[in-house]
Amino acid sequence: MLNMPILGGVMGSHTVFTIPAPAPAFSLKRECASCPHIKESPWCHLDDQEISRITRIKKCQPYLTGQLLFEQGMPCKGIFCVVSGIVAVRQSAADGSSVIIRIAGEGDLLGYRTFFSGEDYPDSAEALSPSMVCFIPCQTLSEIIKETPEVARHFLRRLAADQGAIQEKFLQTSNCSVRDRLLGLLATFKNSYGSPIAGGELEIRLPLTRKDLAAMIGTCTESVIRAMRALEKDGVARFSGRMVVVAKPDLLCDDLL
Amino acid sequence: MLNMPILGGVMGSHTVFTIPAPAPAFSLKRECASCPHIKESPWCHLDDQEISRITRIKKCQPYLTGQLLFEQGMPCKGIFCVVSGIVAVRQSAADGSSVIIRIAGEGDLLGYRTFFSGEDYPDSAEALSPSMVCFIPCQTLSEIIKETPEVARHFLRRLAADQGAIQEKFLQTSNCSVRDRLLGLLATFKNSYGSPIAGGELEIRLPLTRKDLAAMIGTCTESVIRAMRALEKDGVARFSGRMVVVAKPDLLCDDLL
DNA sequence: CGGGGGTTTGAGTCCGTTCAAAATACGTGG
DNA sequence: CCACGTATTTTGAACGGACTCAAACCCCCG
Repeated sequence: MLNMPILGGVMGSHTVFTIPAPAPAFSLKRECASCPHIKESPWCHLDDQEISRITRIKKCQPYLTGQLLFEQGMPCKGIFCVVSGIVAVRQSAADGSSVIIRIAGEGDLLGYRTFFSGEDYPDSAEALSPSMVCFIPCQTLSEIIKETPEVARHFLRRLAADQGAIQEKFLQTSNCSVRDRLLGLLATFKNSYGSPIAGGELEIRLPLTRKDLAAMIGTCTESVIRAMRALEKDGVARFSGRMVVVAKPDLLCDDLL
Repeated sequence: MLNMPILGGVMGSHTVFTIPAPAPAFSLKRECASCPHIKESPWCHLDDQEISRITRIKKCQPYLTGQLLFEQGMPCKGIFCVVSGIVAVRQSAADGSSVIIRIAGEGDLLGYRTFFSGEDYPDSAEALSPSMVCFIPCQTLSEIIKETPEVARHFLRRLAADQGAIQEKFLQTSNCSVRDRLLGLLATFKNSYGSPIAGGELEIRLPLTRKDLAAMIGTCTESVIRAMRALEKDGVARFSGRMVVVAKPDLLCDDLL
């Protein structure tokens, strides 16, 4: 009964966890000041004292694959920061279908949109791999924002940029075939999950299952797989499990929109 | 040559205007302080002096149907406030297809997302009817935000809420038929453009052409019209030109998502 | 070795798009 | 006020992409 924050019954096609998360007897807190992502974070303009305050107050917690950081319909209690692992933000409809809004990796923040809107979460955040995640409660965040206007400005910029990204995704979904949307998705993976290999080719390790790739581009699993076959037939890329070799990485640059 | 700000070559299927806009010899400035929407605006916590400063600096301008307030690809020079009329925010793809992100009516703000992201406009704003629109330049807005943190907090809330709305639209487009998306769109029109009539029915005056309705729900004109016929066959609504009579207004509440 | 996801393929169907053409509404100038 | 040109709306027919359903396969894990 005491495991409420991380568990939660799950909608859609996911397993319900009944095992309590491994109790973090010793808290594995990384100092925020030594985080490699601090410079692009909202805290980049805070002084040492304020940063150590965040380190002191935040809670860090490990999540197993499939566990939820927060769940659709719950009130927002704070924001999350991914220390390691991969987390997906998924919005589910009443009929069980779902869409993945975005995926967050090391150094990414989660849940701030809902913090600012003041509504309940319209989506869930789900660990796609074993992950370590920090949590900063609402009150602390509110105080920091009141005391340091730079932080508010950072979030304004970030929210505005996020919205632009979603708009583009929306446009792409409306106007492109599944094949082109998959290509666009690979393009977004290029930086975080890709690495150049011999022959000018690009290798990408997909962070998602076929089903979740489908959820990211608004289609079904089978259509994703058929789009993969189509790209192979055209000599654009080769797929094998989670590995993708893109023969023409140039296509990933301009092809989106 | 001096009409650059309001003209602009137009992408897609729109007419290019060569007639200069009617010169506003006398500026028709409404006092912001007496605006009926001031209470829900970002300026709701400003004192009289600051509000009159906005009134003094802002520019008001009439736009004819089809004219652009700003155009995709241009840098942001400030934000807009619709005094009267209706304005659509449209994002166009290279192939000529376009999507309408949102429509703004009396009292609505435009362009603030791009102001905060600092990028060029990813979309255009187009008057759908003869409109009067105010313009507040970037610098003034920056100064106000620096001086009054409340304003920044207002925009944070607003951007967060906007993004939630787009997410929902995205989910709806991915998972619903054209018929249901049209129903969802009618639901969003209910408050601004609807009025109850006899028999518990609801009358809506559509602010858009069929083509633009299609652009709002990510489909083509013909599909919108066929969805209308389907709704008529089911006895849900009757369509005649721009007028819609919804026989079962209850459906417009929960049916979305 | 069995079970359960995840992946893959095939077949059939349906929804939505595209293209073409007719009908209607609208605004402008005579 | 009417005639005309243009944009919008409407309908039909045909095509195609994507979804659904079903079944087989694969791989990891217990």
